[in-house]
Amino acid sequence: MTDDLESWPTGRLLSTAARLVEQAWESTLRAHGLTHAGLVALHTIADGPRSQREIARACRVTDQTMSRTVEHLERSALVTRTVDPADERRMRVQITESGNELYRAMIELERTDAQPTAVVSDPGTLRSLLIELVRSAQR
Amino acid sequence: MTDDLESWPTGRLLSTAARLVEQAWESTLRAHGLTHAGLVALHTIADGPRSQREIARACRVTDQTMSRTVEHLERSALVTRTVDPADERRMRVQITESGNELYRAMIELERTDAQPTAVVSDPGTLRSLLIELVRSAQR
DNA sequence: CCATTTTACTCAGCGAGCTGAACAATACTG
DNA sequence: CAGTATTGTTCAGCTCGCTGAGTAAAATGG
Repeated sequence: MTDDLESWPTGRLLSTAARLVEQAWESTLRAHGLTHAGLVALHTIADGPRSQREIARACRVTDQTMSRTVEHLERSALVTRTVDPADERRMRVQITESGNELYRAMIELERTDAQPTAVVSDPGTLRSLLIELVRSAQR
Repeated sequence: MTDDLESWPTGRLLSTAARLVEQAWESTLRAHGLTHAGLVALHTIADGPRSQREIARACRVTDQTMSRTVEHLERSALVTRTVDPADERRMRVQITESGNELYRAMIELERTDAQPTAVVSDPGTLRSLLIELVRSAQR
């Protein structure tokens, strides 16, 4: 049967699992006015401002995609963008007060709430296998 | 450091790994005029025609998304769509000759080529953990 | 049998990924 | 120092997810 997950290639299982898990978490995020992509970006500037390119690299995303994500964050006033005076090609992206608050709240939620990925029999092994995968597929 | 994958929540690792792996495989597919979404859909009708809703359910995707995917496949002549005479609400989606050929070739590629997910230390465990995840997150 | 509900699909619109191409600012180099 | 290359960002345009709303056909039920 083609419905049988056993017949699916591993890559397809990976994509589908990611989509289903992300959706569950995303519905919570949206209730707080944030998206998954936005949260990931906030994560990378929680400790201090960075250029868009740096954020993009850290998130494993193209510059173009990050450009738009940061634009959304700016419109929501979670982030400010200023031209870096030291290098006027660079945008200095800095988290705002309300951005930091929301970020901390979401991190707390992420930590406290039962993670959708925790339902699995061996979450630790899953984690380390995924880390292997991301490491091996560098951009 | 926020770049350190160890600090990422499992869900984020899952999404990122899926994206990176899918991209690697997708570049091969596109060279043959097919997308990942298209291939998954073809998989479900390789054994015989089905309605769009059935295909959508099998692929864990909404009807709307599948509607568009099938439209693309039809435009590429990999699939034909006809109104089901027994129930005129249903679209009977059938794989074409060239669709079948391309599908078989891609399956062969998928089987023969070193899968991007195979680089991991224990691909079998990864597979079974992913199957657990997809099963637990039903729509 | 007609009215209502359910089913199957489409349309519109959005976020998030991607590529390719353009642009301005900086850095290199002869 | 002028000319070229590199860097950082944006614009345009595509696919693929999603939701919400609309339509036509079929099923239900009073």
